[in-house]
Amino acid sequence: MYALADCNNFFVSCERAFQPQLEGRPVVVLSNNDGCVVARSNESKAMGIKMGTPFFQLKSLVESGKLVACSSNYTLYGDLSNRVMSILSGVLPGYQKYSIDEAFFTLDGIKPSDYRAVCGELVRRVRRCTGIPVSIGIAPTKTLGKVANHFAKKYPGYRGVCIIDSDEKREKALALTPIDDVWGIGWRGAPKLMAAGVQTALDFVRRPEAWVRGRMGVTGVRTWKELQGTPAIADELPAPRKSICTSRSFADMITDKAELRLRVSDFAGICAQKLRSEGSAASAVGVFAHTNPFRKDLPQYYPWEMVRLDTPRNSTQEIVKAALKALDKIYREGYAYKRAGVIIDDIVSAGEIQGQLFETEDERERQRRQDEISAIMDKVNKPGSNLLRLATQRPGHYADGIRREHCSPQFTTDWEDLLIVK
DNA sequence: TCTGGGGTCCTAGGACCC
DNA sequence: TCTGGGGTCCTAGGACCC
Repeated sequence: MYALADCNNFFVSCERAFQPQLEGRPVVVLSNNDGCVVARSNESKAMGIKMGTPFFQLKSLVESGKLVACSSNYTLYGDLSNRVMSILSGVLPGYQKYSIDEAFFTLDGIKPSDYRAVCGELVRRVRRCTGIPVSIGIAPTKTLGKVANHFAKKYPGYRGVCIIDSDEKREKALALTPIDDVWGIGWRGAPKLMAAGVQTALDFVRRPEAWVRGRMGVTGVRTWKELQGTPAIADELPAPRKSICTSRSFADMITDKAELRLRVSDFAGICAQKLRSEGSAASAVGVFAHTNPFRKDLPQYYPWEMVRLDTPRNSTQEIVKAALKALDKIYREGYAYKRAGVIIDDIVSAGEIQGQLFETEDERERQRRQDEISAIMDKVNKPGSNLLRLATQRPGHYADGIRREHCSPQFTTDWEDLLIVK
């Protein structure tokens, strides 16, 4: 059996954990630059506010006091996520992190008759120790775990834990689950299914396998099997990522090349840091830039360029240098850029790097020193800060240049920055 | 005026091989 | 009338997730 633990309205709950006056009020959390809604409390969902709503459409609600809006504070959310996951994985075996706010576990070694008591106690402990409400769904497959989790959240009577452990419960739950709520059925697939008479998850599992395969391919069949109770989604060991991307929209559009170089240097620096943190290196560094697609009155340009390195590298210097080279190739005067990003590809484990065939002694020495400098940067820099940086990067906090007019303090991590400054 | 960011997997089609 | 057959690898784009 699987257990899926999922934090309720996670970003909103993080804000509430340190601002209890927000409890019971309609709250939304906004994307970077206070652009659109990325998390909602139950109260704001009940008001009909949709995911992705542009913030400017909600400003009057905020000004009249009917809604509270928080800028996103990813440093805080990341830290609380670690605390929640550490409590859960201290008790449940088979931890598989799925996203910042959810994780799958297995229940190996726990007696089925104890599932409810063990998980119920965990829900209470996470709430007590972190302030974050969490729900746990228990079922024989991951997709059914998602279904069970929905019920655990929706009905207070479950007290945060819902178990699907018989065919009778499974069919009852599937009959109450609209097809567009099923994990793996997206916004494009659901309307097609509904047009074919499939309204609920139960309608879906009652269709023959060949019917599903013809319309939805192998991924559709996986979901179909999982809903029957047959596991079709493998347990994954945490594999090194295949690509790494750091990108942001800018608070204001950028036309100046020097300014764009600073931002791209920052993004490349963050990518290099992520690479090193998982012991990887990469030989392809890509850069993209976008104009603002909503400004139909301005000329549009969406260039993209990839630069290849002779050998996989992970030093900040090499990655930044490659990114700036790619930027040089795509930059054009006369456009107002709203967003840019750096994508790292062809990632390998740093231990497996083969030296270049005709590499000179000087070149090897230069690389060794760069790696040493990067290692020192990693020791000094805390997440979200770049106290030690290249001259091509900007000073200050990672969030500078991002509009955050409603941001909470770094309740749990500010002291680390203070220690560094001292 | 104002619209996020970071991933994975699958598939179709092209390039290339013999 | 009419244009091999079979295979691999790579890439771009679509779809999905949070």
